[in-house]
Amino acid sequence: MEIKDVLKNKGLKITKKRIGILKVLDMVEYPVDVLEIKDKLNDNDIEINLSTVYRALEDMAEVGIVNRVNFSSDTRVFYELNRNGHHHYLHCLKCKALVIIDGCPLDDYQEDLAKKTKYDLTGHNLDIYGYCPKCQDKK
Amino acid sequence: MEIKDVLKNKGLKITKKRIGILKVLDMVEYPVDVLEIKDKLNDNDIEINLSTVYRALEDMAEVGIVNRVNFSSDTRVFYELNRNGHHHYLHCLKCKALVIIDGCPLDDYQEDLAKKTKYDLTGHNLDIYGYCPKCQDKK
DNA sequence: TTGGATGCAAAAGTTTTGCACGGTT
DNA sequence: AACCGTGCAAAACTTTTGCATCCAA
Repeated sequence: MEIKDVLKNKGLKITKKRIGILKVLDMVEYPVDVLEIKDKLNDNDIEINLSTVYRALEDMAEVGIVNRVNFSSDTRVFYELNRNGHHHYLHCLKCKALVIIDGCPLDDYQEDLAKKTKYDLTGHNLDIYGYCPKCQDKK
Repeated sequence: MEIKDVLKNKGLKITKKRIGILKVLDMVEYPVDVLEIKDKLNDNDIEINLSTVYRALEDMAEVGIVNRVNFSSDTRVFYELNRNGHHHYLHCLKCKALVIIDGCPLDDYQEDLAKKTKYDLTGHNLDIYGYCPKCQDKK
């Protein structure tokens, strides 16, 4: 099974909770926060403690299985699966809708930057915000 | 005086605390969090409550005097002056050093995106991270 | 004078931690 | 068996809020 291999390959123990978390992340197509993960697992009769969610995600972020995602209008940390071909989101400040942006405008840029600066650049977080067509009037 | 005009132009009252906050933001050349602003003001014998710092920055962000800045490795919100010609930061996950990146790789991109998506895009937050030359060994 | 700004204290929201116990390898 | 993962409870940290008072316009 694939999910188990993801964990094994990174040297993390295979547990029901971690598999559950990864399944949730695989199902949803937007970044989720710890509480939403806990709730979704609870809905499927998997009890899990918030600390466990935090720790599991932190561990998985460490080894690159998941990415932390920030939105400048929200103080929480969100997580998403680190799929190949990463992407970013457009988000509406009013209705909070998220739209995936196809392709990343920064891939080449980041590589150039790494060469120029001698940094080992491991990733980036981009958050583009504004008002969606429906919300432009009622700002 | 310039700082006062910035507030006046945006319809915000001119107060000692707000001027103090703006002076701090003008002095430092990196994004700061509320606590650092409070401490810096205290160092200059200006007493200010944390709530006031939060509220002032929120108000000033609202009208575009300052920008909120997020770093994916930190849960706090940082603020910087909204100077013309905005920029982004490269930050080291190990030593936390920040380096300003000249120019923004997203200006044109954001404009295109706005046209394509019919969104009214008001801004973006970009955070590029990795390891600086000095920290690459001791990851 | 009037409405917005501030201080204070309390609460809410988010994340981290220590320790005992349980489950994977 | 050894070590890592998990639950629980508590604490730490960050941000927000209500209300009384103060201050700029």
